[in-house]
Amino acid sequence: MTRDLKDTVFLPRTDFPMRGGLPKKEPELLAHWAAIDLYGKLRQDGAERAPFVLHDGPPYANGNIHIGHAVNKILKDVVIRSQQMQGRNAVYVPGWDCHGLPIEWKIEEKYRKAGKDKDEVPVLQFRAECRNFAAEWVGIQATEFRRLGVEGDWQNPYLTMAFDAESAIVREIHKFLLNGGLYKGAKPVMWSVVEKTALAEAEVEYQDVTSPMIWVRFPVVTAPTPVLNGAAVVIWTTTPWTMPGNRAVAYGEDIPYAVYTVTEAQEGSLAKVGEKLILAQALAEGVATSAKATFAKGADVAAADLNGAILAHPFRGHPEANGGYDYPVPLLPGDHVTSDAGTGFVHTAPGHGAEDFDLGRKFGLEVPRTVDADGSYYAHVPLFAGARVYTPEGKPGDANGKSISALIAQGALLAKGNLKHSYPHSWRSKAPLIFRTTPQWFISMDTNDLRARALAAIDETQWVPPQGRNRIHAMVESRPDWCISRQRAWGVPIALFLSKADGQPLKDEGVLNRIASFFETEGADAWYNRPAADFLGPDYDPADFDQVFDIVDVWFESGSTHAFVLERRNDLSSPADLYLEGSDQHRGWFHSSLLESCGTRGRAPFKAVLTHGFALDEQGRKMSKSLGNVVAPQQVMEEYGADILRLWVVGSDYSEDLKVGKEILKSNADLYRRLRNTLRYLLGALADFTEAERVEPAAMPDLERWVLHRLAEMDAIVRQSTKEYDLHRLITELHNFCAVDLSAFYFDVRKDSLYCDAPTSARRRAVRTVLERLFVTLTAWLAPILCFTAEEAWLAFLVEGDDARRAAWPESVHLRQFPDIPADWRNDALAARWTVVRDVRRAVTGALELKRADKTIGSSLQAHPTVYVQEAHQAALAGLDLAEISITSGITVMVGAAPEGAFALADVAGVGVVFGPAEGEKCERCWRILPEVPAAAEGVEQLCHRCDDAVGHHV
RNA sequence: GGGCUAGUAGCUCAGCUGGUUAGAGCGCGCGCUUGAUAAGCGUGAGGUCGCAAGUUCAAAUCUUGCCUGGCCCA
Repeated sequence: MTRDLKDTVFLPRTDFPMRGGLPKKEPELLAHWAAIDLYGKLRQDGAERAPFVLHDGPPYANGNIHIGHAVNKILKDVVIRSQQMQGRNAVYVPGWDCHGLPIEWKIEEKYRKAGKDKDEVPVLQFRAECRNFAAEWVGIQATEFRRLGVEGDWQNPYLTMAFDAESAIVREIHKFLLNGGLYKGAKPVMWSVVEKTALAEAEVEYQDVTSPMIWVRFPVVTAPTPVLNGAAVVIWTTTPWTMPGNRAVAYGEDIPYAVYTVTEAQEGSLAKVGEKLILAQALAEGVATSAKATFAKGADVAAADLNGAILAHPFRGHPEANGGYDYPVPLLPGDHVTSDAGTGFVHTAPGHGAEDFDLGRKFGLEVPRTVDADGSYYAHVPLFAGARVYTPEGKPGDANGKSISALIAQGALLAKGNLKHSYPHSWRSKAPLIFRTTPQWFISMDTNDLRARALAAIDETQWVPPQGRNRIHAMVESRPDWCISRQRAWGVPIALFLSKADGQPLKDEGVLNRIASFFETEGADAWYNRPAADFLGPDYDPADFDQVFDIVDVWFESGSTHAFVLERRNDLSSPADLYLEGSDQHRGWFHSSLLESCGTRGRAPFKAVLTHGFALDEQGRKMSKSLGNVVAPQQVMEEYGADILRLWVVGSDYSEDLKVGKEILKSNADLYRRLRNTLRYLLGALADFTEAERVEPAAMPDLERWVLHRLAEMDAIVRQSTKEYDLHRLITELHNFCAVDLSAFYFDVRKDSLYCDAPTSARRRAVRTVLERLFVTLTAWLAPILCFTAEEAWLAFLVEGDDARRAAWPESVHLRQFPDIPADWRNDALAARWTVVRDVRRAVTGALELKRADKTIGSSLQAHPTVYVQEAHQAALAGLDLAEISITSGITVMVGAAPEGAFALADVAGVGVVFGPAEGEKCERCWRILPEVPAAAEGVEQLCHRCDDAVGHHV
């Protein structure tokens, strides 16, 4: 051969590498976007378009991001980008939750390590350190989020600790004060006697301790049914000291009870022979054992028989109590009562337990204040004044003993013993805790019909998936009033003044405005920094008021973001189109935002809420350090890159929990390769493509028009799934399209034309026209998901194109829109024909596979099969070259029954294939075996007619 | 214990209001190609549809219970 024919073949040519090298490439793209101010250009681009507002739920600024953050931010980013590319101006303002307990802890820890106590530190200094701590993590997390490819207004995020935010938050609190929703109440909280402070659930740890346990008689005073006459209800408790706080006894509505008579009492028993006790049937025997007695079961007592009964407090009539315990003790139904342990009756002290408190609220019981901050009884408590629950060192005090001896004196004690059980302790001092009543601020669920409004707003919101509606509806329906006060330092104070005269909060708008104004310019520190007179102004005397220093629940703060972010920023508006968070936020941010907004604006701050599940390991278990199954996003970045992580998120069914681990990441990397190589192949095939080469669809072969039809179908799917936030469907369809329709079929078939046809050939021009459309369309569709790879491919497209291309297209794929697909590309009749054609093709490739297996052929170009088809098939094949489509050198199509032994596929009826070898010589250029190719001879180029012609063009 | 929710091939997922041999992609095995080559093509093997009852002529699909997970509460 005189020249190398390979040089005349138009092989794919591109610098877009097969391997992404994402861990290295992605940071380069981030730098590039920063350099061209992509965010600014996006805003400029979308300025005239309809806004799309996705309001960011603020993560907590106190540590590196974990996989859950990554899931959330990636989903948001994909939604934002796809909305932007579908005609909206999708502004994304990231935010952070900056106040709160976990940050306080970190700062306290620092002090403790330095041997200092938190209380020695001036509050303003403490708050300043918290602020610095939060600011530092905001910076770190922002970097980590951006590394995921999340685009947004990172220069101007929102922070709950920003002065304007603190001011807006206090204004929201004031709104509740003015509309009557805010009230001061009392609530039992976990309290450390040692530290003299309330503790949050997260600060509590459980340790085993041995406590006294007692069984106590509550004599029936008023019996709704005669069976109860003369009997006593028995309760069991491990906190005898709470008896002074008793205001009720709870029973279970589904628990069978009975009257028992004591028939026998052993030595030392406190039971009295002949006395009648009411107990749960399932527990009576155990009580008898504990009481060292024998019981005889009497009449059954149903829950209905207990309803309305009134009991006597065991201390009733105590000679030294001055009648302090002579109040009625009602029997009340409680859902929390079980027959697992105890007696089936629960001693209820509303000031000493959460369930007791809730039951008390439900039935209007008094919440007595019995114990002071140091663990001693207030002077007003009969019999117990000055007694200690725990000493200041955290050791048991004398209150339990006093209670037990009073019970014995009253003849109320039925039995006693000791129990080793799990009991709450302070995380720091390790001292045991108590439940203690403290004054707190609440937002009423009933004032201004808040509950009803919130429920109505839930129904006006679109929940994705729809089950979310039920979840939050059930919570709002049954939740108690919202306790918004915390006895803490790092947060926004509930900035109010209480009148010393009547304890009522001052509702003077002038004062409230002054407070908010100072906060606006100086931050909430002003509350600690300035004298009260500055806020009260000339009309009030500071001596007449107490200043409230409780801070507000951080959920109230984040629940107010709609007020200081959506409403205040010019680039956003309220209500938001979408809130998008993990499903735990039904209890959290969705919930607090809903209540806050319904309480102040009467409606939800969102039109739609999308929730996603949690990241679990490959076995579907929660990630934990101890299980060693934690997947860190930073690690995935290093090993695979952000696009793999993004692909994983979008490829999972995120309406449920998402599983992740080594194998799953690996398979996502495989999926990614296919998408990347599709783009790479397109780029290679489009080398030197210019506008002059383009042809109209009408002039294209059927196969090209079929591809355009598929693009039209895909376009409908892409738009629909974007609209429904069904990103999972989107990526699945895109991947299948790339793998099945393009790579395995269209690209494979068209390689011959692309590589070997003359550049001027109508067929090749049509192919390249379609490939260009495919590239342009696929990069747009993939851009929201594979934001780095789509950009990398797009930049290659611009660099490898001509000046006209660079002038015609935006400099970034993210500044594009999803391409408009002409409606007439859709051709269902054509598609139906191609379904038949591909069935016949499958029969052919199936037949060839057998010959390949027995080594008759290697390449399919060595074959020239005969295909027997029905008339319907023939009609579908009309005008098509089945050899070209099947990638054989020739093919013979016969209408009629296939001979005996012909190859057939079970699911392709009426098609039979008989193998035949391709006859002739192999074209040295296109490798087809055709009779027209001249025989090998010295000085002869073995070329088919087409290649001979094409080589002529190739100078 | 309560509310919400899930359990389909090794993996990610389809399977609508019950109806022929349960599908797809990936992975895996085998083969081909060596002009997408750390790529591409073909083909094959993989499923007690979590378990058990029940309703029905018929259930992955409906009902109940149980098991194993998840989130939020208690």
